[in-house]
Amino acid sequence: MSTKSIKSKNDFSTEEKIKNAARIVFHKKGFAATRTRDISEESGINLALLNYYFRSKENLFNIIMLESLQGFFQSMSSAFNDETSSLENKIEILVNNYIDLLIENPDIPIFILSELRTNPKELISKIDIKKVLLKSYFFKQFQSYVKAGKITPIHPMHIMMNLAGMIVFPFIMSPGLKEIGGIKQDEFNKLMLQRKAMIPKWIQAIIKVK
Amino acid sequence: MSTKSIKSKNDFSTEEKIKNAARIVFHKKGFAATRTRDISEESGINLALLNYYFRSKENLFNIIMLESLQGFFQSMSSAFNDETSSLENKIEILVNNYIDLLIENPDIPIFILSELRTNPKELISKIDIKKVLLKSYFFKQFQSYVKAGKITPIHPMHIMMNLAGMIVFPFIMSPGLKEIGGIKQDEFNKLMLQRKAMIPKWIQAIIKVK
DNA sequence: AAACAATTTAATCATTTGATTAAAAATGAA
DNA sequence: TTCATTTTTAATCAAATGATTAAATTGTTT
Repeated sequence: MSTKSIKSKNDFSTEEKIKNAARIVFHKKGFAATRTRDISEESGINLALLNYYFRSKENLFNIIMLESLQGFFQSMSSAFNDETSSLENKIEILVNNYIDLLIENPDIPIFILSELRTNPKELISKIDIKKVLLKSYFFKQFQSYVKAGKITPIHPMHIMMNLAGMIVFPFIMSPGLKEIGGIKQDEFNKLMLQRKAMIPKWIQAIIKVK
Repeated sequence: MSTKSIKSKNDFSTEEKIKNAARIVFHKKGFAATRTRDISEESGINLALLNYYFRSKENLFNIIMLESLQGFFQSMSSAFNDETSSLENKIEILVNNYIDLLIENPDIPIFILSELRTNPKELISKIDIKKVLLKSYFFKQFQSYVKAGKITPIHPMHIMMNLAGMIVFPFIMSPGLKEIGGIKQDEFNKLMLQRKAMIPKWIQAIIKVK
């Protein structure tokens, strides 16, 4: 009891230092390519401390991954499950939230997706994505718009893919864009800010295509 | 001289076996997560043969990566640099080619993109992407369409991102879709075939948005 | 068949890497 | 201060992994 409280006084600093370093390195290189020594160097702490605080590389990774998943999907969940907003409004909010999030954390998508390829089951089990996506109010609303003849009847997954593709994909290909097109970071961000306004309009145009 | 010809008689089979196995494993797990032993098991050959034929894991990886890059970008290059086709036509051809390619090789995008994040410079230098993309006839044609007032004046990179996002991103998130939505492989492919027809229309709608 | 070259195998190395341990240092309580 | 607990360090371990070597096998040429 007193152990815990005493521990946390100074632990917090070191534990957080390790986690922050782990987040940076894992996000940049993925699980397999990061060595525990990379994390210890990045954080400036002794290698043994990593195991002292987190027991194992894998355990530390799982913590970082869980936080990353939550951070990434909570925006989606809140935007998709708001029952007071229109479909158009949900999309605007989603696009806005995500582009802001991704400008701050551009490495999250490729991090999640490349780990997803290795162990999809374990990753998916960490978060209740069905609730976020398939059972979301967004999906129900989409179906009712279709029935009302407001939008073209297609599988709502197409819209999800288009939204995700238009929002997320640029960040995934950005290392390439910078290298190829000589696009600088601020130039890239400027394009992304343009997209905040444009993607909702594009989606509106798409769902009216016959 | 005779060495070479004699060698290649039986080498071909083994060398190809190793390369094919390497392609499968590298595409699935990436460079850092694949062990040379994985490749030897996948191919059924002795571990030492990998080094006998390819000198090192890294060298073998570079060969696979180069072929993957070429396979991936040659479709784009040929579609984009055809001076006889209209912009609309180029997009149709591109979408068709790529969705077919990706249904056959769904792991290529995440493979390329996740390696791209680690060493963008080395990867980009392997292929002259500027010629394929920025200096392509597609880009010039796009600009002339803008000048003629046929389409809304935006940075052509937005169209590139939308195209890439709508075509490629679904394949990157497909492990997740299958796990979450219970979408089976053939169901997924069916959706992708639908997209072959729809993406060109969607892009047309997008470039007319004001 | 004999000789030579190419291919394959089994055993082993050397390095990397995740993890542990024992001791030292720092911190807080009495 | 003194003692106990927590935190940190340096050294080391054990397993994994990329690579090599020497010997065995197979195939080709004469």
